[in-house]
Amino acid sequence: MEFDPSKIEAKWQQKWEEAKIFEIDLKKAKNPYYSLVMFPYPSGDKLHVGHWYNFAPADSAARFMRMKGNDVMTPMGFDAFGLPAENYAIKSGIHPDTSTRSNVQTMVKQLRRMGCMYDWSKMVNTSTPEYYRWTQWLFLQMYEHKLAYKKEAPVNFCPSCQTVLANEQAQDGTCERCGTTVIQKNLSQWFWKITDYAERLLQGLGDLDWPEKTKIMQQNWIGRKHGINIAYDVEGTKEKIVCFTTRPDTNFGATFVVLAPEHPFAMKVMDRQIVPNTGEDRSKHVRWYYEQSLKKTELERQEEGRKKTGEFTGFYAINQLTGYRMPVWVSDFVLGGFGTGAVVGVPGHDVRDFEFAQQFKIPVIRVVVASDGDASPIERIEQVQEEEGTMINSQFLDGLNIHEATKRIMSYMEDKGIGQIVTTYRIRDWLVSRQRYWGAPIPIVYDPDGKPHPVPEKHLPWLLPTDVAFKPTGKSPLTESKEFIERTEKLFGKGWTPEFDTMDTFVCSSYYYLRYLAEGDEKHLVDPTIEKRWMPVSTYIGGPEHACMHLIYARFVMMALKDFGFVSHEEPFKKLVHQGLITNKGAKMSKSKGNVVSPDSLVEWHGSDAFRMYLMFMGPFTEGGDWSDTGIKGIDRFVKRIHAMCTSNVNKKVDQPEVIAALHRTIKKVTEDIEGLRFNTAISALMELLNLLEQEGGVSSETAKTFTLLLAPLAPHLSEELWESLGGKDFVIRQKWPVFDPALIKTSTFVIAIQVNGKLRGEIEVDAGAPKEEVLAKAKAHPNVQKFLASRVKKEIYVAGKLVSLVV
RNA sequence: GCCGGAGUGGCGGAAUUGGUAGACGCGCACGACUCAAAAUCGUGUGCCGCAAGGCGUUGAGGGUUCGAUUCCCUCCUCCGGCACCA
Repeated sequence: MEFDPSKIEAKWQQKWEEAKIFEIDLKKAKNPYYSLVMFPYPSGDKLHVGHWYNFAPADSAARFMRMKGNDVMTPMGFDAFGLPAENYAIKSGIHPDTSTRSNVQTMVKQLRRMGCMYDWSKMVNTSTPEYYRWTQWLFLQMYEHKLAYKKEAPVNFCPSCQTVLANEQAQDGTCERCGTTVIQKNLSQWFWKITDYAERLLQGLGDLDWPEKTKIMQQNWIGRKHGINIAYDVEGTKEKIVCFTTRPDTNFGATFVVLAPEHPFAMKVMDRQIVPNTGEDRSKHVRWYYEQSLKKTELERQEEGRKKTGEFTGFYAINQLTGYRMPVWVSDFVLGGFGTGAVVGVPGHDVRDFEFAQQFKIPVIRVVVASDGDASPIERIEQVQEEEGTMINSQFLDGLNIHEATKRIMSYMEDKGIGQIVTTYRIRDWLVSRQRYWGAPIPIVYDPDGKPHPVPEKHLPWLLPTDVAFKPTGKSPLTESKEFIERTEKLFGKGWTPEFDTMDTFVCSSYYYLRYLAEGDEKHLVDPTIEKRWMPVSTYIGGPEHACMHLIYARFVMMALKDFGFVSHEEPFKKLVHQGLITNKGAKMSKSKGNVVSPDSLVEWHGSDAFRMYLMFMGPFTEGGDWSDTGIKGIDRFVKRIHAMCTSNVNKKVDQPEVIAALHRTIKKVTEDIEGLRFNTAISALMELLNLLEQEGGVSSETAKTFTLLLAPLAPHLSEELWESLGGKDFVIRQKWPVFDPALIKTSTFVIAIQVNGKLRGEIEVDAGAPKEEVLAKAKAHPNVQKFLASRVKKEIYVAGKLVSLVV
């Protein structure tokens, strides 16, 4: 019988659609299983093989879960706001909405050809008003619950393009498009208080079935640190400078204090609000340094490397422990946003502090002796002692190791009221403002005094205006819209203005998994009873590049929504899996590199089933690899051989016991492998079984049917076709997954390997129940083994059913 | 620099509560079919050997063990993430 995948695939895709077998009734489902893949960006490049590499195995796993008796929901949608569409609009003049909608259409068409179980009735597109009204609603909720606030923050700005750049567009400190050096500009922007959730985000990781690597990355991103804020008096003033440190044990060796250039104390100095009563007035120097640091580009910062710059403020802070007069400096190696923005310098025991001290000739004191006993003065950078050691020159801490000393000094400082034990986090609040057109408008308006007010919910969706050109002007594109301003004045009054910024696209993707469950509900974000049953997502599959952005934001939003009372779960994704990355000639596929491999012609040529299986057979799903189609022939042959076996070679009434045993071993192996997402070995197990059937010269209808069931998640179209031709009822995807019989797997004899001194010297076949003595005797009798048993056998080891090891 | 992960034939890869390394597939070689080629099928494919058999072997070196791809130590290379975070 002639085999034509493209005909078969079109036929079954149509049948599935007509029977609506992938549309899930969320309310009626008995065993909800929510299988989710990270939704794609509807790029003009269309789907590439990387998408298939991600989606096809995810679909196979979902089909498997369905056959195991679950009500599986696998939605698909589009993360449609974002820069590429806007940049394309700037170039072509085509409105992003137009290009996005057409890209979505193309991609849906491509996706349909894959033959996945997507429930298209639940599709979302984040750039449509029906969707982004909920993005805006989320903003209002955050605002209402005081988790949204506005403050000045620097953005990347390209002076030549007159535009704000995302961090990714300003890599290496130059503009992606024109190569101009990017500068920092302060703008007033909206933030969401993810820092309020830092501890919960950290604690929640414990119970998640996520890759360890990803959990560690989130842990580091959140970056919890226990330390102490020490308040130092500034000599001759009433001021105190508070420094955060995790190493108060070394404080007897503190010889200076450094402030971030924008630290409030530095501001007071440059504004001459405080002036040292002795010595030189340094306010001009401090101001100059502050201005320089603002102007400094990312590029200059990187070129500077670790070389330290700074200015002395003219003030001294007093180290209470030693009475040491610590000069107070400003330097941009101290970050304003971490800890207190002020650092106490202990040059003997911190490399950065040492570099600074050396640069500005500040004394170095050793207070920790290294474990090798080295107590010499610290003069070179290699001698800086950050590791384990014993305290010296530290009065009551002397002799203690650094950990005990840390505890002791912390409680000492707290008792004396000079320090406060604190926990800080490295994670920053989420900057959600974007000075961009193609995003959801922030639903805020300003009264004539510039005070922000939320746009009332009844006005959502707060529509993105369309009367905007896309030429960069240095301002948010929405400022050009007459309609936007008129709309605001009409609704709120004369002199009122809208917020012109749009929201980060990560906001759109922070809750889309809930919106799939809403089925277009215009009244609620999601029906609470459905949310309760379907969340959290059973398996979430997507790239590891989202470990610290999307996957933290989504967790934060879910937690916040729970606190607001809209959802019942704390965590959105119970199980997370990262697919590997498919590269081409070693590089990530991208249009700019010109190495994008399109799946279309491959599907045309080999069929979706073969192409999917090839991608899965390439290697472990989580590892990815470099693209090459050299091996796809093997899968083509496999597919044809399956078809031949299950159509023209169904010629046996019953199969031999060895065939039955092999079949049941294969059921076991394929079941376990698909459960563990090890598709490559599941396919090779089916290949082995097929090889055996071919050796037998044919197969019974019973076994052929079981084979078809095992194939169903991996090659959905072919298996439907074979199921039908074998006389199976209904769709194969609606059948029960086969169960193996352990009794049938057992064999009556074992092949035992014989090792002498660890080297393989022979093999014997023994009965399954043979006692140890009998096996050993038989092993020693093996002629080739005898040759090596010249001297006495010192030790005999028998691993039941596996091997005999003899030591002479 | 710090935190992860990986290194196995010509290639993709398989095997780890320590137990016959190289499953499965690609490629290659030879053979069958063919006027021929493609496709298909068969045989072989770490090295030596006609064979029996022997030897070698999982990035490098060392250790534990009857036995190590698997566990421990030192080092090298590649990939991913973070990076002046106090």
